[in-house]
Amino acid sequence: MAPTPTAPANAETPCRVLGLRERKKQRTRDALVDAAHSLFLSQGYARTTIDEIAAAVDVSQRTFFRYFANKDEAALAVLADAEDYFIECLRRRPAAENPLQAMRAAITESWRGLGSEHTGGVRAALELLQLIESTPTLLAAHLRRTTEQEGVVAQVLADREGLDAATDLRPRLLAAVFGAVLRVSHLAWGSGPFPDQDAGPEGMIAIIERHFDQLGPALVGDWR
Amino acid sequence: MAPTPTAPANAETPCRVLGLRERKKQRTRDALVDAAHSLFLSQGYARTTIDEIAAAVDVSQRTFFRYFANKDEAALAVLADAEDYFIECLRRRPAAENPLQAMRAAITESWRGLGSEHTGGVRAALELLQLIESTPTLLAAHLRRTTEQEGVVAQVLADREGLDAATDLRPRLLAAVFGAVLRVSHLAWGSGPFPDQDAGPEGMIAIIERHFDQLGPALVGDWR
DNA sequence: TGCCGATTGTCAGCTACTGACATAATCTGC
DNA sequence: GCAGATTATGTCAGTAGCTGACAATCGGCA
Repeated sequence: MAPTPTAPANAETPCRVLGLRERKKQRTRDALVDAAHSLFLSQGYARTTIDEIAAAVDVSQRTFFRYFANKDEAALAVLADAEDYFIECLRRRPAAENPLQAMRAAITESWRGLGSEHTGGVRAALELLQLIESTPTLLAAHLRRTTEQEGVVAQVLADREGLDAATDLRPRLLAAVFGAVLRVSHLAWGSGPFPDQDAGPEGMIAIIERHFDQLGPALVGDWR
Repeated sequence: MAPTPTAPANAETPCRVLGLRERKKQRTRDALVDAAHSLFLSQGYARTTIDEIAAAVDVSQRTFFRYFANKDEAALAVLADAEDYFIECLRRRPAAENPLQAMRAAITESWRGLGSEHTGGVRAALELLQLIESTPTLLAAHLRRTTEQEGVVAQVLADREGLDAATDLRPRLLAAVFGAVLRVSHLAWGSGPFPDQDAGPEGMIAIIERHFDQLGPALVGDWR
């Protein structure tokens, strides 16, 4: 949902004040995400059991699985929010920008927006990215999620340009290339840290920009 | 290893005739891959248990896990061979081609070579691709494998061009973009079948070519 | 207050996967 | 051919992820 502080009213929230039941549910969910996140980070993903996470929040294992379909989903929940926020940023980009420009601007914007006051902040997202790179199971799940998101991105691009995503190959293709650039950037960031690397979002943004700048050169010519 | 019929002698095979033990191992492995493949295809991935596969080959479940680290690995074994073959094709491409040309040529070449007399043939690979697209777990595992292979591809490209893969971003970037084009192509192929679609490798090759041709247009300009 | 629906806990069970140990098959040097 | 070292395999027991079914409990609402 990517709640922005400037837009409290949402079409899907008829009542401003949610019932006690809803609030409680939200709280347990957040607690589960937090517990999972810190446990995974401190002892590793594989060495952390669902029972541990559930015990930390004082709920049963069964309840955990009512909130998350599986262990992966709990781990990647933080990034899921960030991705939704990116989609929203992309939707809001001015129509004057061409697709590639819009995506570059949206990814920068979303990292910065995440940094200021979003859920958990950039901190959690960056920690998670590093955990993902070093955990094969998580990496697989993350890549699948990412790939699914590319479909959404392609649809947004097609809408922006007034094209039919079913027949025109370009939206899906560009979304996939964009995803590839991001993945390589994340990898490069994870294999750092570089001496001049910013701990906040700016470090990641710089690396992503550098990769985008190399995209053209990588595709054309002889590299020499 | 991608055994080609014209090159029986291999540097890693000191003796022409492998021992009985080795041959037996190879036979059970092949049998397991075949059994897994046909069971997954006929009843679906999730509804097939390891016990079933092991029973079909008349070995214990424990033996299955001595050949494959997990269920995914057995399912994707067919594609693993194909990927190794692609890498080999890429290595053999003439140095005159630039990186993108070499990869386009290598992927076409490997699909055709797979078609003529390779293990299992194109048939199995194409069936598997469709199963993958409709099985979330398998898709995740496949994407992870694919991503890992991109590292190998990047290294091959760097070697070809005499670059250092650790510092130059282009090899990894191009490998990732190439992977993205392939993934979208596979997806498009799976969401077919189109009326004019060839059942053999040529149908897939045509789709991949079409996507490559759209890569430039997708990246530049305003799409209108 | 009292009813209704939603959330949760408990329990039983399945399946993927692993370590430990015993058995049986192959290979090696004689 | 034959002992003895290797190595593949089977059996067994156990852990962890995940699910369905049912009962208890809690929040919403008249």
